[in-house]
Amino acid sequence: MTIQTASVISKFLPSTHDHSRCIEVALDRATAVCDLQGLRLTPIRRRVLELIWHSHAPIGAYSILKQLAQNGRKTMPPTVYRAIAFLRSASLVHRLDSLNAYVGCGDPSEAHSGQFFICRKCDSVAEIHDTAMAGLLADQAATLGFHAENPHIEVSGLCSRCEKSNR
Amino acid sequence: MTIQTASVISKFLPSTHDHSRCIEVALDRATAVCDLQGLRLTPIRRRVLELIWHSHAPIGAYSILKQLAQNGRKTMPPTVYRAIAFLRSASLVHRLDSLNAYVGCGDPSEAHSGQFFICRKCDSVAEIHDTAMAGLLADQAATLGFHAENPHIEVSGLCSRCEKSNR
DNA sequence: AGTGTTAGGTTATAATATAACATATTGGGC
DNA sequence: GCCCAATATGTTATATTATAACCTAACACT
Repeated sequence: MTIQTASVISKFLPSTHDHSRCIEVALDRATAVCDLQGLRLTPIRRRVLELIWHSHAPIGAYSILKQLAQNGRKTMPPTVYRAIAFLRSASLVHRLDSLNAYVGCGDPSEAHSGQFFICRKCDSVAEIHDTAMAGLLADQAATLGFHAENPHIEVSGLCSRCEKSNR
Repeated sequence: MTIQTASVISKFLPSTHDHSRCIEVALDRATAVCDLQGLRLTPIRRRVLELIWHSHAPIGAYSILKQLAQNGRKTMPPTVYRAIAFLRSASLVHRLDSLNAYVGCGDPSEAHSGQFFICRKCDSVAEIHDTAMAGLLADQAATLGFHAENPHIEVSGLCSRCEKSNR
């Protein structure tokens, strides 16, 4: 038996789920969060967030860029990176260092660093937040005389669907 | 009281420590490991490992490249990246994704993914290996139906020396 | 309306990493 | 010793990711 210390922020969803609903919810939450904190979710930022939420797989900055550019007006890297920086600062988006890519956060209610499970086959990502883990890390940091600020965990592997599908 | 489940692979050392000894030990271990596993620690690979061990702070590939190039013969990126790839595959070196940089591993005896504490001020890195953490991660993965393969943890913060020094 | 602040446009370039193909070196069987 | 296959390195070119620096536009507030 394991004590439940983890809150699941986003899980692996069946391919059949209504993803338009995910996007909708994410954008609504983003609006609410920004409203509450006096942040400006401008059209560009909103659009970038929407593109990041296009799926539960992380997306690269230049992929976002390409899609932005399709809508007529030419767009340059700084535009995308600025939008990403804003979204990250609002915890609406996380960066996955192992992939140089960005993924939407299902719980932007407060600043947090993430624990991510990344399927190496379909690229889907699940995010959790575990206090026990944070505690362990803090303990270990303490034994090293280290003041931990920003624990970031990325675990690659296979989601159940991909593991079943063939290997 | 906390049960000790973590083995410390490398800790934060005082600036006064004899680092030439660290390098020496690392190279000796590397030689032994490669010997044992029938891997070829060629001059280039050995030199790259030595440069990575130049300090306990991670080093970027292009920084390695510059230093290699100083020794007369011109060197190109693939040379460095290949050496790094080899050293990583032998667990002699780890990549820190949050920094795009590489650090020597104090315990290359077997393949492992790492848990790293990175001082954001002096860049020093400590590495540990914690079975409890691995267990927690595995539990969480299980609840998500995820088959975890390669957990990687990077924690930024301040080492005790830097925290004392001014902030 | 005026002004200071924040967001976005634009140009250029930095930093990191790999593809693709050629050559050289090595280790092992004969 | 010689040849072969495998492994390592050289070389050229380019892909990918990210930021610097400076300018203009939009906004929020008085």
